[in-house]
Order: sequence, then structure tokens, then C-alpha cells
Amino acid sequence: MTIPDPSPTPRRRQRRYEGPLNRAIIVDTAMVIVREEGLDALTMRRLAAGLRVAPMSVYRHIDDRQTLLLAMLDRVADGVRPPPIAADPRAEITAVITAIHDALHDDPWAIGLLVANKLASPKILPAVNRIYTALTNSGLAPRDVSMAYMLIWHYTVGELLDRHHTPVDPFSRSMVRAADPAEYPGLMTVVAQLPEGPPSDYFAENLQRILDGVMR
Amino acid sequence: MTIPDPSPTPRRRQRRYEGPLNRAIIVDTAMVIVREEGLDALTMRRLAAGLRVAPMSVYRHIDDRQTLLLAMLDRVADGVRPPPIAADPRAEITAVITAIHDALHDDPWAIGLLVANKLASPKILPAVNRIYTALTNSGLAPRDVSMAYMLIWHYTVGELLDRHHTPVDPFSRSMVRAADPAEYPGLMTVVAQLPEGPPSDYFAENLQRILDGVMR
DNA sequence: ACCTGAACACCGTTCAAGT
DNA sequence: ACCTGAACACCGTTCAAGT
Repeated sequence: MTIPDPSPTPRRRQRRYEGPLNRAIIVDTAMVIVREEGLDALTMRRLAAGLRVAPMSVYRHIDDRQTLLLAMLDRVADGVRPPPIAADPRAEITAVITAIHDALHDDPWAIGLLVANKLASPKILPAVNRIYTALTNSGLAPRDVSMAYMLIWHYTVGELLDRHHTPVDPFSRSMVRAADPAEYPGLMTVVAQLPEGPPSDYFAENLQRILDGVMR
Repeated sequence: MTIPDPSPTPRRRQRRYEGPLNRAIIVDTAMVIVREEGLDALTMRRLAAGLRVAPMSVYRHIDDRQTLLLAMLDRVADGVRPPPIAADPRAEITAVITAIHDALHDDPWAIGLLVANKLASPKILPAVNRIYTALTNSGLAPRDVSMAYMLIWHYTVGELLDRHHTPVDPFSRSMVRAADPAEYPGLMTVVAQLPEGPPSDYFAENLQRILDGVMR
């Protein structure tokens, strides 16, 4: 009782791209899905459906899901566009790490991938190199350069992950609100005096605190 | 042709606990699995097998997997045992955040859960309260207290996540080693002068750098 | 060469039934 | 009251086959 297909052409649904399936269009489609529906929604089957293709066709161009995710991280790393090199080390470091921070902030799914799956794109190395160079130029010894780099990077990772999951006001979390104020006076006194919560650009401000502690 | 069970008793495998299944024994078993085999291995089916029980029996005591994970985080938070309160704010903050860091370092699966699933245990609030109190006692205004707390916490989260995935030497990562030294001189010069990599207890050292930047 | 349907070995969870 | 087998709606991935 199904309606027969009146068209003489195959009734495969129309694709949005021309020519054979290829790696670029697969990654394009995966980026759209992940940005609109989140990382969990990006299953190989959902991706194939978005491409109007059988689930297994993707595997002709991409080894497995892990490879796909790494290709997506390459795209994000490509989107890191720091401004021209600044002479002042402190300005240089701030500019480069802020560019990295902003790119990962725009694609928050990427930071989770980065730390949870040991995935990293070599395309980020030019930016890392600039931070190392600026730290060295500021007069730090090699050991202090690497320590300072790790401090800056770890703070950035932690900030992005936490912000991603508590987007607006970390202090409105139900856990803190549900607590008995009398039991945690030090915490509650501070929170009570912050009706609007911390500023939205606290990354920039805390980054300067770190540089205060790291540089002379 | 299977060998018939010679025993008159039911041939259900012997359990390791007495009495009916309960929430405590479920969480106990889950902790063992996750410590020995990792978070991915902790499926509801694997957990049931570890309990010598049908997969669905667990659901009589625990709503779903998310609830189980939260109960496990409660256990980790319970394991945070900071030393007695110190009068000096800087010593107090160092002691409390180090206790949190060490507990999460011992159960590295927990930090991923904490940031990736918005899970948090209220049992950590006493420790958080001590840090807030110490920051306030050091003379910081409420706004600076909350900023400083977030800086310390974000650094700790980032450090734990990164260390968990690059256990020994962050600079031995294939990505950096595979790079062309001539292309990234600032990076490579520093790495070349660090044959042994950064010290293993860089958390303590970088925490002091943060406190340098945050306090007077 | 390129794409695909069926199948395999898994998941978390629901349901209706067993004791 | 407590536990369970079968089933549902999913996964990633392999295989052998289609055009």
C-alpha cells in the first residue's frame, strides 16, 4: 500500500555536494553537526545521514571516528589567528594565548576532545612557538619558560572547560545555593557580596595575574 | 552435551558480599572497576558482572548511570582530607588545594567526570570554604577573592587533566618531537635545554607563582 | 572505484515476569 | 521485596556484495 515512486531516476535523496564523497565534505558536515547538535550527536550514522549517504560510505575516506575528530581539531587549530608579533613579551603572550582561548571558546566541544582523548593538532605549534619565544625574551631561564608555559596553558584549559559547563555565573550553581550559609560563612559572605557574579571576561584579568606571578 | 550441574543448590556464582544487594556495595564495586580498568570499562553490564548479578538488578538501587557516577564523586570528595587550619593564609590555601589536587590525582577519572558532566559533590564545600576564608583573611576584596579562587581552581583542573593524559613528560609528545626544529626555534631551544623535562611536582611550584600574582 | 545492506558485538534502559 | 530474561533503540565497525 506504499505509494510507488513515479520517477524513473533512483530515489536516493539529493546530496548537497557535487562529485564523489570526499574527506573535506565529510569534515565540513561533521563540523556543522557538532556545532548545532553537540559532540554526542556526532555519531557515524548521524554523519552519514547528514551526507545523504549510507553509514559505511564514510569509512572509505576516514579510518575511524578518532581520525575524524582529529581532522576536526585541525580545523579549529587552523582558525587560531593571532595578531602580528608584538615586541613586548607580555603583550605578545597575552595576544597569542587570547587567540587560542577565543578559538576554543567558539568551538567548546574541541577543548574536551583535546584533554580527554589525547588529541592535539600540530597546526597549533606556530602559536606555541610564539609564546615560548616571548617568555624567553622576557628574560626567563629555559626551566622557568617551560614552567610558565605549562601554567598558562593549564589555566586556559581549566577555564575553558569550566566556563563551557557553567556558562553564565559559576556561583548560581545549585550545589552552592543549596548549601547552608551558616556552615560555610567564608564562602557565603563573598558570594553574597557578588550579586552579579564575576565579570564575563575574567580570563583576561586572571591571565594578567598569572603573568604578574610569572614575570619580573 | 553440556556437563550437568552436580550440585543441588542453584548454580548462581558466589557473591563477594552478604545479604541483599545494596547501594554501598554497588559503589564499592564500581570504584574497583574504574580504578583497575578505567572509566570506559565501567558499563552497567560490567558492573553487574562484577557483582555477580543480572545487569538489571543494579537499577533497583541506583536510578541510572549518571547517579552512580555522582555517588562515586561523593566518595572521592570524602577522601579529601586537608590538614588542620593554618593561620597564615598562603599556607592554608596551599594545604587545602593540595589536598584536593592529591585526591583527584589518585582518582584521575574523577576530574574528567567533574568537568565533562557538570557533576560535582557538595562534600567538597568545606574545603572550598576554607580557601575563600583564607583569601579573605589575606586582605582581598570579595571580587578579588572570587577571581583568585577561580584562577586557582581552573589551574588545578587544567593541570590534572593534562597530567592525566601526558603522565611523565609533556615534551616527549610525538607532536612536538615530530616537528621541524628550524621551524619553531623558540620552542625547540627551550625543549633542547630540558633533557629531563619539567619536575614532577610542578603543581606545587606553579601554585606558588599563582599566589605571587594574586596576593600582596 | 565507489558505495552499500546485513551483520557483529557491544551500549543504557524499559518491561513484564519470576521467586 | 527483590531479582531477572527478553527486548528496544541505539552505538562503531567489519564483511561481502553490489554497480
